[in-house]
Amino acid sequence: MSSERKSQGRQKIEMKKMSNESNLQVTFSRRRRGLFKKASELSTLCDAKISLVVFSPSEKFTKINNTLDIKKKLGDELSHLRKEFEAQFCWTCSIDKMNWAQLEMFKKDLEELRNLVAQHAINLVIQDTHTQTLPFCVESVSPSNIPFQHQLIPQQGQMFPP
Amino acid sequence: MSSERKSQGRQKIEMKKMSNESNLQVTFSRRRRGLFKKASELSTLCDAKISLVVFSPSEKFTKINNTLDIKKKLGDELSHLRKEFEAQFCWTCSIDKMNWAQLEMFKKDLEELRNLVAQHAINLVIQDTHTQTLPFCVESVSPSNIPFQHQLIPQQGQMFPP
DNA sequence: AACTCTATTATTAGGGC
DNA sequence: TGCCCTAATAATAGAGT
Repeated sequence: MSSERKSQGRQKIEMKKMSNESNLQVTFSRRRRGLFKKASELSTLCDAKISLVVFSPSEKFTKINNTLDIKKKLGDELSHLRKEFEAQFCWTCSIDKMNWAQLEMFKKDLEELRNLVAQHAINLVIQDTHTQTLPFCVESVSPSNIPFQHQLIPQQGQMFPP
Repeated sequence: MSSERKSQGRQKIEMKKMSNESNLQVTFSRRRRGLFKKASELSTLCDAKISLVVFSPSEKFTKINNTLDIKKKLGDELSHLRKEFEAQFCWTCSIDKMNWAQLEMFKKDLEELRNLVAQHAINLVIQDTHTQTLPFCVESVSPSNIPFQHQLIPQQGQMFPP
């Protein structure tokens, strides 16, 4: 029957980068899990499509040691997303339902979008995959003709949807 | 001095798609905002890089009427991300610091990754941009040679980081 | 690191405007 | 949609194991 509190319970914390590294790691795992739970709930309650990728602070320079890991995870995630979309949308329709003008427009749109991505995205991917090991000036590396992908690099199954 | 409660307060809800459409909309905005706040906090507290995109249920078929909107938003977002990465990392190093073997490896990695993305991502982008207007069989449209980008399609500034 | 426990803070359902 | 209010549920900081 002690009058002492066993725990002070949750304390308010300041909204800035945590200085204590081990506290930071604990908070990171807790809040990351919370974030994915929230995302999952929003998705189920409201039938929303959500994409969520979290890179841990340490992971930016240490854990991603080569592009193979990334490629593997990227491939898995893309396969998953594709299945999900296939399940959700109609995939039985045939391309011959489009007339010639539609096809042309469609092709043009795709090409334009690809070019746009190409111009902007190249540097991002290079950063993700190589910053931690190779120093270089990205601007000099085939700057405008590699259409690319960014953001789809999950880690430890932390991309949502799962 | 009424003994009646003014409000029952928060009620527990079942984890399934909400049936009442207007409740769903309200919950969607509230929880979406909450989700972005949580993401923001995790990012600040733990110095984590987070990518979060939320598509509202209705938006999947109605608001995205053409690829131009998407391209605009995609471009804006990519510019923003690029700036952020440029600010965070060292961009002064030069490619001539890489030796020939490194450059070769680097080039090969990029090409492999591009091909991987190409194989998987094509259908996803097509879905995002065209499902709501055009019926077609994506599998038939240049299935394997359009390297592409998926997930980077924000809407209404809901991509994080802001 | 992952799990407990606890007390506290944070979020939010339901209502009104 | 957005904001307010209230009372409830949910998340989590700090500590121990």
